[in-house]
Amino acid sequence: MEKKETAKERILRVADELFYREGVRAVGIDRIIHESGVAKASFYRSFATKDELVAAYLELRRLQFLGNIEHARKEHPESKLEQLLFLMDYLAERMKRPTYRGCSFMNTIVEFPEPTHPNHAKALESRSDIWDEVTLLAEEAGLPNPRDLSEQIRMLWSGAAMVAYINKDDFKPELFSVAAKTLINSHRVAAV
Amino acid sequence: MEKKETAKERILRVADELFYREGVRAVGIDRIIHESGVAKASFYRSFATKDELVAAYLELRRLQFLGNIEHARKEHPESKLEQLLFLMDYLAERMKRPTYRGCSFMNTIVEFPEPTHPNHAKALESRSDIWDEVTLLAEEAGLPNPRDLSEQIRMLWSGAAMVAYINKDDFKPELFSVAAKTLINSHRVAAV
DNA sequence: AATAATATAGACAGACCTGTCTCTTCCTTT
DNA sequence: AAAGGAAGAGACAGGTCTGTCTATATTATT
Repeated sequence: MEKKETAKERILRVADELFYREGVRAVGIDRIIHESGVAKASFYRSFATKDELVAAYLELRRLQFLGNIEHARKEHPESKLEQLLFLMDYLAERMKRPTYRGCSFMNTIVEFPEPTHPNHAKALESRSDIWDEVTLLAEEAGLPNPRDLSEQIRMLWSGAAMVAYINKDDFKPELFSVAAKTLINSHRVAAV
Repeated sequence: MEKKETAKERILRVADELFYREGVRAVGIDRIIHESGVAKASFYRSFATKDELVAAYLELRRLQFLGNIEHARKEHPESKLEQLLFLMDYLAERMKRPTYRGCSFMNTIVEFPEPTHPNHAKALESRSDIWDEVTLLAEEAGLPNPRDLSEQIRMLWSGAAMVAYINKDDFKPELFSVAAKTLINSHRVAAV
């Protein structure tokens, strides 16, 4: 038997959708409460503050992204390089989805520019976590300068996320994955 | 004799600095008024609304950026390709400055996610203007797929701007310019 | 069936921000 | 020197948002 969704889970699901689609600042508590069909008091029993809900939203996105990397690893267990290449295609595919609205961490960081703000700090930390994982992939692939390559991919991917969000109609996923592979290849050639 | 700065110019200068450094939403009218040493009534005589001031700020940034491209053109009048390559180095140099806080257009777009909001629309338009100019440069350089290349550079540069803003300490400008040149080169090789 | 615990609905306080308005001061022009 | 116009200082209204609190309804337990 399916376990029924708890109030807390429902709130988080609604918040995740609204925060991601319309932005954290643009979506008020009242809206989340209304759309998740819960009373204000009940909301504040699950999450002490809005920021706490934002932290839960960011954590959800972090775990989701780590899941994507895990997926790429399982898809090509034989070759680390293939894992990295597959991840690029996979990211490209995700970015072309109609519901794609950019990187939740970058968006949150820009929405809360003050580095000491908990939302900013949490988003920054989550972004770093993810990037450590990609760097590890580049290291395992035995590429000569994994950190430099990882940094270049981070730039390219961060920008692709922004373009796919901001200039949705112009975004061509294959241009991203081709560019990513060009950068990866340039490091392989350099090794020889 | 030096013409004295008008109140309107002073307000815009202060706004430009604060909006860019701390974000548009984070900086209130009262703060700008206070720091530019002007009265509220005087402020509203120069700019009817805050959004009008934001539009002036974005316009200033647009003109400034077009000036950078113009600078690259004048630096290498003989070769369009050199202009493009020089621009990459020039952008990298700008992004490593301590005052660099990312792309004002991207930041503003993320701060005002609603596409119909005047600030969002103006920032989007300014960003397109700039990018048309870079695409033109790629076309003039005689590269085989100028639009595709321009799009890849846009991704890379947009991401570099975000990384240079968000992860300032990690940002290495030469990794950006090398990556940009790798992408440009990949199109030249493809042409042969 | 009665009582205890929990959820709902929504009023309300407090903070913050934009834009208007008033009052006073200062500067310029005649 | 006097008068008129512009600028400064800041109160105030109206809006929005978060988080608290009260009163009513519903569910669960014994």
